[in-house]
Amino acid sequence: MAATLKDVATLAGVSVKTVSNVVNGYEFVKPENRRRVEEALASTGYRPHVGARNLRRGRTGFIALVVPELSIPYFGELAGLVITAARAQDWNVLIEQTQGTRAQERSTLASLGPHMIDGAIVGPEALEAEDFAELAGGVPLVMLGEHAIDVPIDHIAIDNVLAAKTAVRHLIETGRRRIAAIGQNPHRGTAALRLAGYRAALTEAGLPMRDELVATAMTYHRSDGAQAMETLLALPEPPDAVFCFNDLLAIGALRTATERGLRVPEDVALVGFDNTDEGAYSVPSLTTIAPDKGAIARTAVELIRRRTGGDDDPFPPQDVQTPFMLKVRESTIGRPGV
Amino acid sequence: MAATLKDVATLAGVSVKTVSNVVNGYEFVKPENRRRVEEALASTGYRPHVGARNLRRGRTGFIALVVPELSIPYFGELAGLVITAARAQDWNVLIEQTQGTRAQERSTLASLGPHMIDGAIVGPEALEAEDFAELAGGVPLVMLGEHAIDVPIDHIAIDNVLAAKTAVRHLIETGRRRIAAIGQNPHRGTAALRLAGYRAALTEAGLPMRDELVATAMTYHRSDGAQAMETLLALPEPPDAVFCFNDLLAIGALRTATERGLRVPEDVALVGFDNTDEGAYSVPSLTTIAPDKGAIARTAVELIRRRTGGDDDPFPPQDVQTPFMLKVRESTIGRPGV
DNA sequence: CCTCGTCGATACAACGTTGTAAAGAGCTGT
DNA sequence: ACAGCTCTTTACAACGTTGTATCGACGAGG
Repeated sequence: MAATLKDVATLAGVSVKTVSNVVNGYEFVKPENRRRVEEALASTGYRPHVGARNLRRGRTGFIALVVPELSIPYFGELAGLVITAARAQDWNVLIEQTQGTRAQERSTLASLGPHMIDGAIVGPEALEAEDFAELAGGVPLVMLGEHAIDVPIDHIAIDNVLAAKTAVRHLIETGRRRIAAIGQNPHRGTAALRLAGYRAALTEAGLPMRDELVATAMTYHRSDGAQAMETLLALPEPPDAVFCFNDLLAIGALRTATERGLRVPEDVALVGFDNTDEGAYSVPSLTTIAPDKGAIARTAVELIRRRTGGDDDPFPPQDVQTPFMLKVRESTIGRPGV
Repeated sequence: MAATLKDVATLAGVSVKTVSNVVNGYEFVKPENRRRVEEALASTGYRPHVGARNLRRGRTGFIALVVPELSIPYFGELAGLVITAARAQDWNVLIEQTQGTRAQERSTLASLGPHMIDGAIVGPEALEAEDFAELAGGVPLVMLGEHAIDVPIDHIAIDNVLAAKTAVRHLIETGRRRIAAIGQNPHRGTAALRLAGYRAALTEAGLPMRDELVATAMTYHRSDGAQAMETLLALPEPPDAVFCFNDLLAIGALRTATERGLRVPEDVALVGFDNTDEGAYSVPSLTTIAPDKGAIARTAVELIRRRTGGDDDPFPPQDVQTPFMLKVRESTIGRPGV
């Protein structure tokens, strides 16, 4: 059905290799032959067999992107950017979903060998240091999200502590004094860092830290945020602001606050984390920490390219910090002029 | 680095083919040899090279999912479900983004040959009938979303006309009389169908159709919805309800309505389409048409399996209608008890 | 004892591609 | 005329896997 080099060669009356040479832009081909080959290519509609090419070249042509779920907006947006960045390096992206469980993260990494992929970009939720040692035999890994665990692997992340601190500082600057946090979770590396930033900001401002104001979230879905907010609002002295560890938690918290008849930000201010499109259009729109997702995606792909390139000398594990900014929106300062 | 059949064979002291036979569960292998091979497999950590296997078998092991953008929640959610459904059939999913332009949809389909994929699931936005004829040479295609264009290809969709009619009927039943629509677009097949349903519901109720109440949207992003809503609200007699052709448009419209100081649903009611998670948590939550996305994903993968199976006789193009329901939420009936 | 059938293992070729080596053609400079 | 270039083309092998054909051993049946 599909034309191969051989078909084209027969049609053009040259050898298979000459056709291959034309296809790959080799310089020294007689104009006459080049013309005939190009004609034959066009008339057969030849497309290279990527699999065969990669087999010969010793690469797979794929990188994996391991995320909890694509239906989570942050990962949906990130996946789109990774695919675009990978395309520029002639890579296709294999997306694997783990539901954020350690078991599935482990089994996914174990099933991806060098036969399948040239490298993997992992947004882990629950992996432990020991998992990395034994898994993903020899394939370059890039880990997204700064983690407390110490493992000699490339990391890409924003400065989570500083980002969280920036968010909470903003709440303090707008006059909040009883600031809660949603998202604490002993199994998530980033949660610890964001909590540390939250605490640092409070300390810096001389505000007391109250354990009852730190709400746990098992997963980071909207429903977890809604539930955590219920708990916080049931306190004898409910908070006047909440720093949520991601936008979805904040959306859930916003929902609960509204249902309880509270005005945001007048009665309670909210800050999210991730700058998803959803938060930009919510009512009220969500103040949030905005990581440069494009930079994260491009850097991750670029790191894998350098590690697989071979031309580069091996280099030590990188710890790349990508920029972020605080996007101030209505959920903390209200609608200007209203 | 990675072990091949050859390595395992050397280690076990048998031929390459015998190892292959063990790996593939061939029956007639002496227990003694089977044991040795299995030991060698374990000690080398052998993983089959999927690319080489598929090259030999004449399948690629991939199906493509062609969508506008993964950052659009509907497609992010759908992609997650397709990946899960495909995994059950030993397929990996290649996600291609087209930005919803006809040019990119064309070039994507053209670049995907039988060399790359065993089949493709296409959620087209702007393709014309003629495009399909010439493109995607010989690969089974499944089209998502009912289209006006008539082409002998498997379709999977809900009954768009009926769904739209159901949504608008609901608005009429809740007392709305001046009902607008957002999402008209001459280049989108589904837009025509949803518009038809909108008109049918109005006619059925004896309500007049006014052209100025039908707002166009070039793409289906939140910003398009916001903009279209501005236009509608600027009318001398603004609408008391708006049927949006997808949830994102509705989210944008909701945003604009709120900014203009209008209450939803008291001053203007909104209905969306797609039942994205985002709409379930917006404030107010969004009444919407909820297609069964899981059924769509599973049916699509199953159709490709049947077309590639070969055991099945060739069968005529299918037109599968998947179920949908109207999810009534606050954007049309308000919060109960408030 | 010979034939036949079953079981078990192997060599070989092929999937489509490209790197390597080598060979042939045409030229230059001595 | 011949060595030594450059340009152009090709045959061959190899990437890792599996289908086909084949071959040998063994036991059963005549």
